[in-house]
Amino acid sequence: MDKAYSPAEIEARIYAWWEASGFFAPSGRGPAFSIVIPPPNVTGTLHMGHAFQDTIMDALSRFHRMRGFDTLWQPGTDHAGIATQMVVERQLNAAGQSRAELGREAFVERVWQWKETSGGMIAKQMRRLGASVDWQRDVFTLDPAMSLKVTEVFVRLHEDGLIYRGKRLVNWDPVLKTALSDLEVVAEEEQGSLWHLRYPLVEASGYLVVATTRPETMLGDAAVAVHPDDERYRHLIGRKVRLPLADRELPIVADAYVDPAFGSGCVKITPAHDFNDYELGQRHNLPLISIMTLDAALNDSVPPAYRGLDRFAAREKILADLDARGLIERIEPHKLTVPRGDRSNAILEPLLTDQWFVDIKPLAAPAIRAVQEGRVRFVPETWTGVYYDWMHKIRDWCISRQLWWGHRIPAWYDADGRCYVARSEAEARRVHGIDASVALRQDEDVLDTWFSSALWPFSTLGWPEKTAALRTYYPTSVLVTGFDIIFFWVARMLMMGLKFMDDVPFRKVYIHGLIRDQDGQKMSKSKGNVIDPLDIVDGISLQALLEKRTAGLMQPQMKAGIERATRKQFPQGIAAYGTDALRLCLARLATQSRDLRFDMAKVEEYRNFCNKLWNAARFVLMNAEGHDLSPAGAEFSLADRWIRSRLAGMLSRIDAGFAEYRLDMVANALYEFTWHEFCDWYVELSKAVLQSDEASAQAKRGTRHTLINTLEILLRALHPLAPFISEEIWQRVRVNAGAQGDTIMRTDFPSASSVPVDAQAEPEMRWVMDFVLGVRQIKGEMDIPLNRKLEVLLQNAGPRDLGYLGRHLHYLVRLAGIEPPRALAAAEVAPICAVALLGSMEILVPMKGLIEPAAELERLAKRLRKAEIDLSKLETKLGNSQFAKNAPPDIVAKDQQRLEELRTEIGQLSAQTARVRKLKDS
RNA sequence: GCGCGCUUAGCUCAGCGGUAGAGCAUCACCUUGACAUGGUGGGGGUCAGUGGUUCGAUCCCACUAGCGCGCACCA
Repeated sequence: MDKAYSPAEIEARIYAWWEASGFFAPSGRGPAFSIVIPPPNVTGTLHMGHAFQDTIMDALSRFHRMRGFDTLWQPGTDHAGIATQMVVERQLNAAGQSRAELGREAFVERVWQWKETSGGMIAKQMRRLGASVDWQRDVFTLDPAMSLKVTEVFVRLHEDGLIYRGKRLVNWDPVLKTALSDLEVVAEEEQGSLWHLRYPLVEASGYLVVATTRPETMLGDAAVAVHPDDERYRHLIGRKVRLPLADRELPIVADAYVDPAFGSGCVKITPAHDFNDYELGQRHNLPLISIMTLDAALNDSVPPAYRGLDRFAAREKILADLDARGLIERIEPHKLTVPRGDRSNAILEPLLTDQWFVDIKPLAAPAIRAVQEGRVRFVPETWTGVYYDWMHKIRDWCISRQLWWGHRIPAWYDADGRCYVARSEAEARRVHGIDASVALRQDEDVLDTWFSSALWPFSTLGWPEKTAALRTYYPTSVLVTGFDIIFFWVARMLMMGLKFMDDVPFRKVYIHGLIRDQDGQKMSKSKGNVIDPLDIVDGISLQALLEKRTAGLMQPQMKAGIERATRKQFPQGIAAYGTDALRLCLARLATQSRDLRFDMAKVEEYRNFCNKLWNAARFVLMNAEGHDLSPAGAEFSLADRWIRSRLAGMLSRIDAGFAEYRLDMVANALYEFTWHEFCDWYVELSKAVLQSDEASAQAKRGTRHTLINTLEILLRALHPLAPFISEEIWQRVRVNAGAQGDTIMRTDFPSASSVPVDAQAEPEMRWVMDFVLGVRQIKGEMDIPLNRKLEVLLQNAGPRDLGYLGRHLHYLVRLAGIEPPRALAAAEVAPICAVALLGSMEILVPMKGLIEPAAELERLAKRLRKAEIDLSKLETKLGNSQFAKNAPPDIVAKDQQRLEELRTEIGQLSAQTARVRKLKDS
């Protein structure tokens, strides 16, 4: 084995072998465990958030596979309607072309080409990240087979009266020229104005003043509303005002919606351009006067002077004209929330258009119940409340999009505009008796991307066919996703799953946090702080990184700043850390926090960990190869028994971590055991046996066996998080360790119960460790090199101490770097010494000019101070009669014992202080 | 406006009703035959604030402050 772990060559080789060997396919044996991947969008490449999520899913999959589950991790990608269409359109624009020039068919063809590119990059990334998905089942949401399923769902929902078409007020994006669902609207608070406008009264003198933030919509006003109890306006209800600039009269209506305290207490009502006004209009039978075109210019319903004006130009002109007529009472600054499209960032316009909707309440009710009844559980549970809140006030879902990239809506129209929903044009003709002479035209619109996503857990498994996969893997075991798409996706999958499968789509929803950069900033192209996971795995030069981060910026003026920040953070580019280091780092981020800060320092930490493990394995193999390693007749030392016991502890922690989806705890348990127990202690302890001429062959065999056996189990426990290094080392140890199988992937995950805790070895080893630590501390604090052998005397050594000393002397000598200690007789006076305490025994290191008495006195004083503080706290606690009465007896006993120990310790430290002082002075 | 989350060492974060933890950073010592991507030791925290429950609160409850995030029709 090489001296340093170099992942690059190993990882590619191993993954290719796994895949070619079919190790990712479900075993077909055992209980089912299944996860469907949240399909990444084919808009580009995977980002750090994907790497994080994939690490979690892969770890869960590998863990369950090893635990004997029939494990399926279903892969796939999403066509991501708007997002992908925008990416390709931007590419076209950069090349001086436009979508309109190309036409629908050619454009869609172009997007398919892009899909191949993006999908290929994504697949490559996932392979490089070690994802054990069943590639045989790879699916794209817009595959023809998937379209059939989407159509099937649409038609069935329509048959059940749960999909309808109608002219409704929707969120309209005038830039993308499509309708959006409520979820795709981001409300941003902006500084605007509140204009107080005068609407002259009809058949009376004077004005009614209305307050509005959107004066340009006044040309679509259908009424003015006041509160029914508002004394100021009560007498005007039922009368009329004249709409300025347009020659129309508007009724004055009363509605409790109006807040008399806001503005003037009079509201202009524009039912075709405001959601509230729409509702109010319905109540009062007001006409819908739509005054805007699809690109948000004024249409022909307005007076000629304003026709064709863009909405913002129209605002200026209308305000100028009103002002000229003296109809602006006043203008006050006003904060308002402006709706913008989440993709385009364009200001949206409520617009009356023909759209398709899902009648959602009947679907929502069972989905709410499923969570209430615990058939689906959110982890962490706190997200349940967020889910309920949204589900209880859910509104009909606008599913039609005026885009080209997506699932065409399975509806056909005849020349008279009659609409036929069917699985195909042929079916429409057959069912409705329309012969070939009648022309039918399919609906131009496509479906919201999330419509097909909602079907993902069953569409990927073969629905509507009753496939074996569907039977076996539905409901899936757990959905792993971010909180940002609980509404978009989780809730909708629940509704559709219950509707079409009559069961929940997943039993658990594990909601993880979102990956941010080292400063807590969201990672985005425009901020220039994104890192391609593969650039951490394989490394990247500064130059290449700079180019990657600044190419194709939407805001080119950001370039200089991005370059500066990048040079500062990565002066040498990024080193190649390997997949396992990245995965371990990501696993450790999987705490319950919402914001997870990604930091290169943490990757480095786990790169070092991999190297540590690699070298520990080198040590083990170096000492195992060519030796008899069989446990039969071997002698197992304290250290051997201890490390196995600690291994059991680690395995318990790992089990608990997986059970709670706390991969950070899994990673920590592995890290701490591997580094701080196996390497720091056990490997060092083993040297005391293996490199000793006095140790018996049986003892050496016991140690060699334990080394290889512990390593082999550790590798299996590590495999879900660090698949590559564990496989690579395992291949080298498996023969020596007597392990079965070709790949670590298909071995059994070690269970905590198979490795017993050794209740005797642990405290005994504790004594050895405390002895070593005591001496090391003296050495450390006195700047004595560790390898400098010291003379050591023991005072007050009891029978237990002497017993341990005799048995474990070889450990102490080696790890503490001492000569064999000599126990002092009861009356024997020690020379001037530094002291470490171990129970009631004193470990004495003669100073002999090595140690300054003054330094030792300082050290003693420090210990004494700490012990005295602890003691006084404990005395207060135990002095409280209520404590003894109410606290559990074991706690009281423990504190009682600790009190005694502290008193002994203080006595010893005081006595030693006096001794050193006296000897120093003499 | 309603709701949720966070506040623990210089930094990033675990933790927990019963003596405060890790990694990084920092300081000192160490080229020891697995590893300098290393070893050993040290320093560093009134666990945001106030009040309550409790024998005992960093942990549970209430309130306050700061930060962050959802949801929301006030024109």
